Amino acid sequence: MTARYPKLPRSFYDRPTLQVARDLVGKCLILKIGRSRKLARIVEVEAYIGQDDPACHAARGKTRRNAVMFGPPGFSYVYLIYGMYHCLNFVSEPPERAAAVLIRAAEPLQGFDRLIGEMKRPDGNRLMDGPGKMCRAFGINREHNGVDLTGSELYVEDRGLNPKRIGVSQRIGIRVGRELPWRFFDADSRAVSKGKSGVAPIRRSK
DNA sequence: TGAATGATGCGCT
DNA sequence: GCGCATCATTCAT
Repeated sequence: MTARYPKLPRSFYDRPTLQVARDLVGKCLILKIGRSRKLARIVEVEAYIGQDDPACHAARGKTRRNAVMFGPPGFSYVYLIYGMYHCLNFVSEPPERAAAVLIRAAEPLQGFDRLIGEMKRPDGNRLMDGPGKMCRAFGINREHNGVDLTGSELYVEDRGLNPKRIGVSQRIGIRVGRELPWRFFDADSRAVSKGKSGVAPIRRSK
C-alpha cells in the first residue's frame, strides 16, 4: 500500500510557531507500532515559544530535558509531567529560537477500537481529550523523545480534514504566561479538552 | 456541574 | 524540597 496522503515535510515545522500550531489543527498524527499503526486527527494544540515565553520549558536555557527544542525543527519533544503523564510536542522554528507545539487532543481514526471499548463509558471523543490521555492512548513515552517527524515511525499527514472554524484561547494549566492566546482548537470538535468556546472562534485563513 | 484533592517521578534551585 | 504544559475521583451544591 502506497502513501496516499502527503507527510508534513520539515519545512512545515520550520516556520513561526503560531502558524505551525494553527496549521496542525485538523492534521493526522500517525504512530507506527510493528506492522500496525495508530492514527488520530489533531484537534487541539498550544504554542510554547522560546525565551520570551515564561511558560516555555526553553525559557531558562538549555538542559538535558529540553535539549531537543534547541535543535532543528520537525522533531518530537516528549517529557514526563506530574510523575505519570507524558506530553507530546513538535519542535518548530530554527535552533536559535527554541520553540514547540504541544499536541493536546485528538479524535481517534484508526487503531483505537479496543481502547475505546475498554472505556467505562465508550466514547471516542473522550479517549484523547487531553495531552496526558492522548499520549497514554498512543503509548507515547520518553522513548519517543527526539524522533524525526520526517521519518516513518512518528509523523503527521495532511488528509484534508481541515476544521471549519479554529478557536483561540489562553493556554491551559500554566501559571505564568497565562495571558497569551496561544491555544488553538477545532471549534466544532467534541474531542477538545475543555473551554470549548474559548475566545470567539475565528475563521481559518488558508 | 463544579471545586478540591491525591497520585507520582523528576528536573531544577 | 518544590513545583509541574495532568487526570480521575471524591465531595459539595
